[in-house]
Amino acid sequence: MGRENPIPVRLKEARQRAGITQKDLGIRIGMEPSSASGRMNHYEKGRHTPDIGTLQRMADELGVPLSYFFCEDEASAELVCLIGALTVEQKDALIKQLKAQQKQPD
Amino acid sequence: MGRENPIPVRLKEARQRAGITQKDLGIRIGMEPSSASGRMNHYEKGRHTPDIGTLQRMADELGVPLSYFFCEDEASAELVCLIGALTVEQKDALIKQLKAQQKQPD
DNA sequence: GTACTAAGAGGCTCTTAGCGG
DNA sequence: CCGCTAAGAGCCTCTTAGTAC
Repeated sequence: MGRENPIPVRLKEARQRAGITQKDLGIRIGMEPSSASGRMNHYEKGRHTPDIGTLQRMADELGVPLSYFFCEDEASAELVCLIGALTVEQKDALIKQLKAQQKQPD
Repeated sequence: MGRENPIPVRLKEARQRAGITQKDLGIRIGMEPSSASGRMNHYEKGRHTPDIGTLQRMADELGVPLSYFFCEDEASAELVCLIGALTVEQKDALIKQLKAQQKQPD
C-alpha cells in the first residue's frame, strides 16, 4: 500500500507541470535564495519534510489544494485538484451523487 | 481562507466519530501508553505536528485517507473520504465527469 | 477517566558550502 | 544552470510528570 511519504512524487509532478526549477519555487514562496535550492531538493527527495505553512505556500504557488501533497495515487491526486476548483454548492451536489452511487453500486 | 493547520479539526472530527479517547487512539496506533495522552492532545490542539508515518497510522485506524487531515473545508473532507472508497475505475470515471462539467458549466 | 499543559532531552530540519550533470 | 548532498547549529517534538474537570 501507499505506506511512504507521498510528498516527493506529488511535489515533483506539480512543480514540473508549472515549469519552474526547485530553487525558483522556493524563492517564490519566500525562502532565502541561498538555501532555497537545498531545502526544496530535500523535500523533493523525501530527505526532510516541510512544515504545513511551507506546504500551503507551495500549494498556492502551484495551484493545487494542500491535501494534494498527501494523495497516494494519481487518480485521487487529480480528483482532489478538480474538487478544489468547485464551489461549495457543486461539492455538496457531488457528495449526494457519490452517496447515492454507494447505495446502488450498479 | 484556510491558512491554518487543518489537522486539529479533522483529527477531532474523525476521532469523535470513531467514539474513542485521545489516549486510546494513540495506543491503538502503537504509541507508548505513558505518552499517548500527551502526544495525541498536542496534535489535536495544534501544539505539535505529527510526522507522516503517525498520520498514516491514524488514518488507517480511523478509516480515512491520509489526505483527509489536510482538507480545509468540511465538504472537501467528506468528498475525500467518499473518493477513498472508490475503485480505480470509478475514480477515472469521476475524473471524466468532472472534466466534462468544467467545459460545459450548465 | 478524560482533556490538557510545562519543561527538558534528544531527534530532525535549516543552512552553509560545496560537487557533478 | 540545475539537481543534489554532507554536516553542524538550532528548532521542534517526545516524553515525563503533573493539574483541572
